[in-house]
Amino acid sequence: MKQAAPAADDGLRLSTWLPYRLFLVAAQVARPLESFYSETFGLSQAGWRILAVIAERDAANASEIGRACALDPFAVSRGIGQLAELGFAVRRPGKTDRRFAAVSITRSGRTAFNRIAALGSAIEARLLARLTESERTTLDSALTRLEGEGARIDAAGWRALLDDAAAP
Amino acid sequence: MKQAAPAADDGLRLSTWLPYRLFLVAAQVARPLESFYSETFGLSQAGWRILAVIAERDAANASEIGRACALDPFAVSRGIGQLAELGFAVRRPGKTDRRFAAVSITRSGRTAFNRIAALGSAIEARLLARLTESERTTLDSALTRLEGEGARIDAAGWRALLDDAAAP
DNA sequence: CGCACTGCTTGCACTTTGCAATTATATGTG
DNA sequence: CACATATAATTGCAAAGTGCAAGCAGTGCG
Repeated sequence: MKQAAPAADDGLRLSTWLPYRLFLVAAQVARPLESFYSETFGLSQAGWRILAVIAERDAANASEIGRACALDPFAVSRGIGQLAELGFAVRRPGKTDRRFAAVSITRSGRTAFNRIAALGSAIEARLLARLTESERTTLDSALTRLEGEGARIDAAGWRALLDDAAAP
Repeated sequence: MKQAAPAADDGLRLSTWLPYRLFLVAAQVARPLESFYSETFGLSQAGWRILAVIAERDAANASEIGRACALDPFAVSRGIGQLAELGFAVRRPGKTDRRFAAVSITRSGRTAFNRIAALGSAIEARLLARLTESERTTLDSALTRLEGEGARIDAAGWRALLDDAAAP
């Protein structure tokens, strides 16, 4: 009856595991923002992300949008549909090649975006206020590298990751 | 026809907005891990999180588990159900107060946990390898403060956040 | 033209989630 | 002691979200 070794065999503890910590902060601060835009505008998460993309990039096509906010083509299509229904975006056939959509933000879409972005910026400001100037710089540059490595990890898949770990 | 101001009015750009960057890294590295435990053990994300919690805390009750891994009581209950079905956890009524469950990991649950944790640690190691020692220290302490502020932001709700932003 | 290819959308089955109601247990009160 | 009230957890069900096969333009090449 020695089943219960109280500590985890592997050193992994959720509360100190970097990916979980990143996720946790992201999830915590995303929640109020999400309830704001969903209650106020009836927008989904994908809708908000797409809105943010087309706010800065006019006449984007669906795959550009997907790449810019990590959404698969289905989600993008549906998100655009939602934005169009709300009057926040219009889709026209592309100018030269009409297979590509040209999605643009409308005036009321921009108004909505600005209201959401104000809250988003307020949240970010509160987070940044907890950091010193030099911490912000470090975090920025660290995150850039982590994003790059994250993309590689994602692309590699778990089989490759386990193989690498076995034969370092 | 001056609808299209090409840049966002508010300064918020998704790709530089801190919460999105945190989310992005977390999501990228969570994907391979998630496909590993879901393909290999048929475990959901909630199931994995709960497994990680009960791997280090024996005879936990549902609310403790929920607090430890940021899951609402419904998700915890369902996750435990899944783990029980897979033979990775057992639930007994609590020793003193039988309203509380006492959830414990089983031997095969621990085996599964160790296998998943190995991949998790490998992923974390790859991320950390991109950082210098001093960056790791800074990130660790910065994340601790961000977690605290994140909890406050979450608790405050969007109304309070907007009010605060209006009257700083 | 016809055929293959590309970008995008739609329909449909499946899964997850949110919430009301329920069960089981404990505790306080007349 | 019986009763009302409170709490932990679970369950059922409707709504929302997701993944994928198939479909629909539109393009380009032989």
